Amino acid sequence: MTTMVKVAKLAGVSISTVSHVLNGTRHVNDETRQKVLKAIEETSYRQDALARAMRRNRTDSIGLIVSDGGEPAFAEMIRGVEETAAKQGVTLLLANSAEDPRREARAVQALLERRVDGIILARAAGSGPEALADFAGQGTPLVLMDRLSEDPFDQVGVENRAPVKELVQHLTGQGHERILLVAGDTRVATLRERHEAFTDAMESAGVPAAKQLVVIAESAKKTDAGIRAALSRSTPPTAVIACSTVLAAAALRQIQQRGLRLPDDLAFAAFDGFAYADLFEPQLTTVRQPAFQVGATAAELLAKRIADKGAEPSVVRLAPTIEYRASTGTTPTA
Amino acid sequence: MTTMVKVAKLAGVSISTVSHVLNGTRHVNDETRQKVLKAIEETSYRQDALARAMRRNRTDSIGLIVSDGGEPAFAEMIRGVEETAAKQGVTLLLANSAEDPRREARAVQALLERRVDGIILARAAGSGPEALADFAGQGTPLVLMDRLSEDPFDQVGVENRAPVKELVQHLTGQGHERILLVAGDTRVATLRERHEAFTDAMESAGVPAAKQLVVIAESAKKTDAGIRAALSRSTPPTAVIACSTVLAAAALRQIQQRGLRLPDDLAFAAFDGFAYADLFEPQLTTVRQPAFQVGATAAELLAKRIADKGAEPSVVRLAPTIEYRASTGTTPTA
DNA sequence: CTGAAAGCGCTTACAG
DNA sequence: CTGAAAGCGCTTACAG
Repeated sequence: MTTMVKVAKLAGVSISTVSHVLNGTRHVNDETRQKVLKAIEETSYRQDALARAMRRNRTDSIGLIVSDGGEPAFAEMIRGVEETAAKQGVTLLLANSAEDPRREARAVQALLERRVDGIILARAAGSGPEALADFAGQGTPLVLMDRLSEDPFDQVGVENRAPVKELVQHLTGQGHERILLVAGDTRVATLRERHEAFTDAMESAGVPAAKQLVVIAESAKKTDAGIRAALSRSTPPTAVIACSTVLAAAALRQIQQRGLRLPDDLAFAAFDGFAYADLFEPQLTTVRQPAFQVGATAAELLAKRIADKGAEPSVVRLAPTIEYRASTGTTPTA
Repeated sequence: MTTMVKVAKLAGVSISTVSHVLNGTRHVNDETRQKVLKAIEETSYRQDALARAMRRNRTDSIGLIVSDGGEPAFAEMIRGVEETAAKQGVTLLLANSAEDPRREARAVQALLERRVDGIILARAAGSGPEALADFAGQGTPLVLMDRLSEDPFDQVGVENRAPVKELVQHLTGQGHERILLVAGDTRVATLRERHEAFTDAMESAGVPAAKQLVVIAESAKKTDAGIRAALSRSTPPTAVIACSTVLAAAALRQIQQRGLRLPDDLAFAAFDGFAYADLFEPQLTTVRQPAFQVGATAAELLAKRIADKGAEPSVVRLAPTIEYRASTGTTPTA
């Protein structure tokens, strides 16, 4: 490999000068600069980012840990982070915890060892407060993405309460009283928030908590069982709200198995939705997240934090849009 | 930050010994080791992967450049690479070229500067031979993923010719003669192979190249125009094969706009398909790629190559499976 | 305007 | 079984 020493020799200058030409860190005579650039060209020299990072105490790289790279919403967030990081000239190190707190912890350690300038974390479902311990005080900058918490870190996610409230009002406005919420694993902040908002909104609509229909479960199997039980009640739900793509898929499978039709037998709405869903039947009412934007914002917050570690943490909530389609009956005129 | 010097002082040993305890690179008295481990614990020492990489001339990291992180198939490949790399104790650096050769070239340089141990590359559509120049000879190991070439590198992708042949035979066997192939940008190796196989298979079925219906286009706009033109012929196609998810979506939109119904007005089959498509109508006949496995295999090939730079390059083709559904009429009994 | 030199935090022959 | 020291390829005060 060519190093700065070789370039310096060929150009007849010191390695200091080569370094300063490379980085533009101090003035260099135009003649000298040309010699250096020529030598760089001839030796096809490439800077060693490792050595540079070690001296500068900065790697120009960031880490991203997602909880479920298989979810389309997370795939979009990854794209948002990658694109923004690339624009910043920052390299992205990617890890997937697959909802396993132990894998998450290992990923954090690996990224910290690699001395990334900061980390963006979408926490795994069972991830406890100890996962954030390495970031408290003046440690490595951290941005929480999608799954937010009360901790004093920069955070970016979506508004979860407002869309649930709107959906509930829309459905109760159509006369639905028995609405099933498929909430899934409420250890996940997004799902917890949606569940809480549901409880409140139903209460406001005159359905006390004790009479509300909710499926909360930490595994796919238990979710399926819960949905099955709810659908086979003697007074079954007339509407379903599923709180994620995976939960919507689970609910739709059960609904199809029972031979129920949307929206005649059952109204249906889902968070996140399905890619290219506009091409297929049934057309589902969907709460669409600005997932790419969430990722992009996370990268921007992290860059700001890296530049100024003293600033107050900021929490950004982006607004999803509700796309009303045939699965909840007629489109509201509002 | 705690360094080895601090640990060594606290344990009353040399930094050599600390290093050897950490890496298990030579025998250390049990008593001495315990002292070192205790000091590591007390100082909450964390190894600096940068300094380590610089001395060892190895970063234990690999780079992955995908051409379109938005495609579900690539999202799956990313997961396959990530999971396999994590098992190997290797960190993944991710870049997305978004089908732009210039972004691809920049990503290659950035990864090389970071001295990754190897790179996995799914080339952008317009990426020329110069993109591979840095990897010829005994340069950084390279594995080509999904989009293969004739160059002497390790490669992993899917079998493209056999499924096209099978689909064509299936359709011609049902009496279809005017089959439209939506091939897209045939600068992309996978799409080129599918197109070539189509030409051959149709020829074998008695349709000479001059009479075959094919849409080849480098942009979404031209693709749309081509599909529209094909569907509005006086003798329109009776069947469509779309060579990717994006192309299938483009074709389906045109088909819906014209009010055509599957499979009565038109038989339809697509490569890659749509996530959760089993839940929706119409049910599409799909060539399903083992995308996760492609990614996992790429990471394995790269690890082998890093371990043995002298070995002959190997080319792996994984077999897709064709899932026949209602969009091509009755399921064949074969 | 430029150069000589210290030092980032490790690994690894070399020596005992 | 362990330590002293060189050196990986850079950046950056310091000096002139």
